[in-house]
Amino acid sequence: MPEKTHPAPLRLATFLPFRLSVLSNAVSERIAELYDREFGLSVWQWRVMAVTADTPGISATEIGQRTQMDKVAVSRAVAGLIEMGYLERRASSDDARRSNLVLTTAGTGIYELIVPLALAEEAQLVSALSDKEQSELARLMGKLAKAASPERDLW
Amino acid sequence: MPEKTHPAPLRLATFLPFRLSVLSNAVSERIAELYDREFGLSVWQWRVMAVTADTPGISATEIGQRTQMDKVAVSRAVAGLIEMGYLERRASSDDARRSNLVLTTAGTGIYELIVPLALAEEAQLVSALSDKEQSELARLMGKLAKAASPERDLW
DNA sequence: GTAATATAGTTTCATATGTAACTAATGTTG
DNA sequence: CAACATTAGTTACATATGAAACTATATTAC
Repeated sequence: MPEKTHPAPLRLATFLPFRLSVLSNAVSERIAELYDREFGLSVWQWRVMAVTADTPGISATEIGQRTQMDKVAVSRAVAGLIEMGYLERRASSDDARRSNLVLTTAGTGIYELIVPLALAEEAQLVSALSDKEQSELARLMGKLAKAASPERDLW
Repeated sequence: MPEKTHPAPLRLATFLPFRLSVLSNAVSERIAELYDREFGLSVWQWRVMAVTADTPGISATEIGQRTQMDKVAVSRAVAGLIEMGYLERRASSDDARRSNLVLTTAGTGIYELIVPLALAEEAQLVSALSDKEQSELARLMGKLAKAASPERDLW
């Protein structure tokens, strides 16, 4: 009588999608503390601020591409930031559908307050790894991202 | 006149929490195709099935610990799986609050159908990395997880 | 120039999710 | 064993999210 064949086992704890998800959440949680608890910003608002600070006059569509957010999420984050007085919508001269987004003075102010804190938090986190390990991790993540999503350019 | 000091710049594309989040989503999306589109399972239902298959008779609380889900999410996933006929609740002899959860025959059946597909998808993904790179990635993720969340043991 | 098509962004609606309150059972303290 | 505290799990409510429909403008085809 033949042995019963065993299906390949799957342990959640070693399953890459699970591990990535848990790690991502753990890391995000720590940083979110900063902008959420301290400044009342959601992850999406924070992302929108970051790319707008980097590229003043950016459009909502471009924000979506740069942050991997869909247009509804961008629209809502932008609306929230405007209501908070951190973001300003400027009419685009050449295309009336598009608006050019810029941080207000207040927005720039709190953004510049958050950035060093966020970077410090990140630095503290990755300080568990050597410099070589840090760049290796970044490299491997890049390779994996490309494999997971070859079509769109994630970073 | 002194130079204006520049705040440290923050590029979202190189900011670890962002990169992890995007990567995690891209990877999860591919695997979710399998259990969601093909079998109508949510990520949480899939996780619950995985640990229940691994540890028959597990309690909802234990499931939460092993999957990093909170008790409400577990409760809902379990309710859904029971309704679909994939999971069964058995009374615990020693503690009437607790229930012992097991996959039904149907549940085991579709679980065993999904596992090889999920593992194959994972294998294809990580095939972009050499064996050495794969274990290195796992190791670095482990270190980072510990740094991000020293209190609870993520894996 | 006008009809058809596409794009930028918003709104609506249905569903998912998190927090807090709740129920029921168990454990603890006196 | 009676009061109190804890634990397992569910329910209710308020908010977040995603998909599809919609508005307004711009582009293309004729």
